[in-house]
Amino acid sequence: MKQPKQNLPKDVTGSPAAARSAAKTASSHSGPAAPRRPSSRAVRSAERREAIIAAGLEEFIARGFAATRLDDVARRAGVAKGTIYLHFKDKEALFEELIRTAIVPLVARLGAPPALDGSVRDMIESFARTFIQEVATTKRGDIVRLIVAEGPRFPNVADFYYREVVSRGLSDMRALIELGIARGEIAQKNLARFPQILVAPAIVAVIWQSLFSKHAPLDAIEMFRVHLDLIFGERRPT
Amino acid sequence: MKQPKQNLPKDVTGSPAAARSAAKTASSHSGPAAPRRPSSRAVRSAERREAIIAAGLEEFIARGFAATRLDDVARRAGVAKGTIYLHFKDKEALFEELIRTAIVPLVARLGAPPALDGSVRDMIESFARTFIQEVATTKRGDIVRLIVAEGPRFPNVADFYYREVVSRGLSDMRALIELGIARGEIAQKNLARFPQILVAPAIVAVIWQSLFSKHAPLDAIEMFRVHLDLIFGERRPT
Amino acid sequence: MKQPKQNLPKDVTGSPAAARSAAKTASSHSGPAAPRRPSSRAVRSAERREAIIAAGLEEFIARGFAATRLDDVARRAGVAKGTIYLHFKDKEALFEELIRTAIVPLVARLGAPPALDGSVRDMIESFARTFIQEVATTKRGDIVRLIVAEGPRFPNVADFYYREVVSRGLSDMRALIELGIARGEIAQKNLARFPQILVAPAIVAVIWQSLFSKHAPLDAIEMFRVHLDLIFGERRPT
Amino acid sequence: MKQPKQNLPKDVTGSPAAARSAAKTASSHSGPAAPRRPSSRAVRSAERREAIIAAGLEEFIARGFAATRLDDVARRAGVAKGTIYLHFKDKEALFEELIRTAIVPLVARLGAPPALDGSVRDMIESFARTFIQEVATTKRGDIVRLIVAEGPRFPNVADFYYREVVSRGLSDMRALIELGIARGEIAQKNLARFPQILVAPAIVAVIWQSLFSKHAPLDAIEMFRVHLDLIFGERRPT
DNA sequence: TATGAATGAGGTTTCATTCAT
DNA sequence: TATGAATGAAACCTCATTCAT
Repeated sequence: MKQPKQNLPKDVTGSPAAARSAAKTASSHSGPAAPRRPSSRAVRSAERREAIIAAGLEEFIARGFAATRLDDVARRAGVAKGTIYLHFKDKEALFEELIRTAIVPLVARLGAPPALDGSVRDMIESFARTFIQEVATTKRGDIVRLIVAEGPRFPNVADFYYREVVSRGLSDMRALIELGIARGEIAQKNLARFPQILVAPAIVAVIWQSLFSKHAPLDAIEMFRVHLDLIFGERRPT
Repeated sequence: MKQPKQNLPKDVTGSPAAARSAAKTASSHSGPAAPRRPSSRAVRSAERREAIIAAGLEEFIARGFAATRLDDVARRAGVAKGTIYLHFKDKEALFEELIRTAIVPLVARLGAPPALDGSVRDMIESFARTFIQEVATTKRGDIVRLIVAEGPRFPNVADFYYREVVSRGLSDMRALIELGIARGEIAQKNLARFPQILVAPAIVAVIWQSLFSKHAPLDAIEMFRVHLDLIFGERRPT
Repeated sequence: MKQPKQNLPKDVTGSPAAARSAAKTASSHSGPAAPRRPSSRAVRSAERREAIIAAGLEEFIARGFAATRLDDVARRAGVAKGTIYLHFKDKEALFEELIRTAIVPLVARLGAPPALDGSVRDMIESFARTFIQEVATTKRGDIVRLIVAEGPRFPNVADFYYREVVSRGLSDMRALIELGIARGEIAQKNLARFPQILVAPAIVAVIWQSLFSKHAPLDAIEMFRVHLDLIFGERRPT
Repeated sequence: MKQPKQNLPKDVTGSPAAARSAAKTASSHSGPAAPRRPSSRAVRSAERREAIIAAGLEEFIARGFAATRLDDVARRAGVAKGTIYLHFKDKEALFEELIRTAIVPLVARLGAPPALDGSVRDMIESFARTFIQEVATTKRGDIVRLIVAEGPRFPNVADFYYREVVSRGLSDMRALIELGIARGEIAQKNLARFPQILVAPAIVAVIWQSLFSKHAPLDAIEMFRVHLDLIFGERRPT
């Protein structure tokens, strides 16, 4: 008993995913009207799994894959080291599943189709504001950096990220751009060929926050607004 | 001589050191009357240092800081493990000096002021073409990814990169943008506040090549041209 | 050129032995009336050898055999590392020769037969005073500690020390004791069987200075005088 | 072949740990129905710790701090290398704790107040006999030599030894001497100022056994008796 | 299922020794 | 003879993984 335990898995995703997941697992065998009981084994197990994932995410973000010690992950998750191996084959499997789990909220944000009643610019701007506030500014942006950092060593991760986030996000962006073109909001027709241009400042903002915010703070939202001015034309003050 | 040497230092830095080193190794068994190496000890030592840097860069790019084994660096450089410690205090010092050395060519590109006789767009486009061809497409782009990946763990590296590359590059970009505004080429005055927007697609291109080019190739130069169309207005076919 | 050299071999023995030795070597081939000339090779070589021995003694005393780095010895001696191997087969040979050389002054002190005109007590007291002042209080006492420390690992050293110092010294002591008994100064006839008793406080003083003088200073000479009072009877104030 | 290995774990601490440990190892392949070790994990862990301490003591005594390999300690203790680090932060911590542990029996001897019914001389002689038999003659005496050897490099060790053994022991000696003076057994009043004189022959005996017993055996007990004759006056044959 | 002590392969670093200059 | 860069064996220490409890 040399090391006091830390039970502060500081939820990274901020989403209620963990809670939901645990609840789901629990309800899967307890019946619809199960009264609240001292959490069953399955519930406890799922909770631990979530705690390990949350702790692992923190550690992997802070140190990268190779430099992260499962010892630290276990301590942060409040479980024994061996317990990790009950849930994940090895460190690599933990890492890959981690990323998958962490990406879910990102996808959720991207996946939610914006209200179609406003202008395309409004839609994109609202989307971007959400993204920047929830990702670029948050620690969650570090997940992106983590993927950039470890992607080449974990093809699975890069593939998954491309499939679930990048290609989807770009499709959505392309659709929005084409809508903007069709509506006459966007003049540059070629933009639809490179939706990356649309999101590039958001990516740059994420990286900037991780590396350079202490050298020079960056108002990501304002930057993005200027970027949109380039695409949609300057906003006229209402 | 237990370990067969690998002489594939796939030159990253662009310096002729690796080439010389390789030549040396080659000549040592090429002819019956192999002339005694005339190079002085100091020269040999400097060559070794260069070889270690080149080898280290390869390995760090391929595996990241923590997962790189100095054993591999030594083998790739064709030196004994202990030799690394004659030139660098420890793994960390090697890494940091490595980055510094590797950044020099990048700085050289940025530092060369473009000819001022053409249009601002031409200047930027020529600059971007050079950058993309020399960085984004090359393995040198991986240096950028390496910095993104390890920066948070190596404040020195991030600081150095910010000082030598980022802040400089942004200043130059800002100056060009202001020139463009003054000449009436650029309409969006706010762009000068966020030169990051100008380079964002180039950054994205670098990352894309590292992670997703196998999923979907990206014509970075064409993308950048479209981006410039947003800023300068669409090119009129001549 | 990372490490500036230190040319401060801080003579440990304090004796002019080194100088004498060098001079001897020089004179051995230069003739009786040789005019002062830029020191010959042989002289320079002998000087270096002495410098290595002096530096080695310092380092071995400070760190013990295993923890001493020849690099440090070379630096302190102001020679290159390889030079050590021109004079000594290896680290072990350096150590053993070192001890031999360092013991010479000790032997010299012991060997000088005291004037036989005073009382035995006076002879011993004068001898002890010299020993304590020159050895116990000086850094030279650490040589004794060094031998105690490394002796079991270096039988040669222990043997040599026993032969040259211990057995000789004890013989001399025994002779003095027997003289004291014969003259009626010493009552305890059995003391001649254990001359170690006579020197024991001096040994303890040496060790005390090395280990505990900072905790509690010890007046070794006064202690020895009290010890002699036990053997010779209390001194009558003249 | 520089370092001959010793496979003779001659128990130094006197604790039964080593014995048990050996028994365990033996039983693990001795019979077909080897009974499952009932000892709890905590017990097993403590046993291992003891085994490491015992093994470390042997090795440190035999080779000194710097030359001792933890690999050998582990092998001698019958544990894996990593196990050492579960119990001790590093080699230095092992060494320091080792000494502390090893000193306990010494302190125990010193701490036991002698029966006050006999003469002071009897008390001291009985004490010295115990000390010499249990320490000087035993390998435990090497602990003293180890402390003398490494003390200057391990101030903690020297401090601890001074505090727990030396200053205590000297106080006790001084008290006994003063008692002897009060009772008229000891004539030399100044002896109380230097209790070191009383124990000096015992110290010398310890060192002698380590270094020179093979050159000339020393009857430490008889020597001490002669020493006491000096202090208390010659014994009258009963 | 959960634990955490134990393992040992593998990594970083040191340093005695060599040898081309 | 002197040098000091280079070597590589060997030491310390870490940590992913296992397994008895």
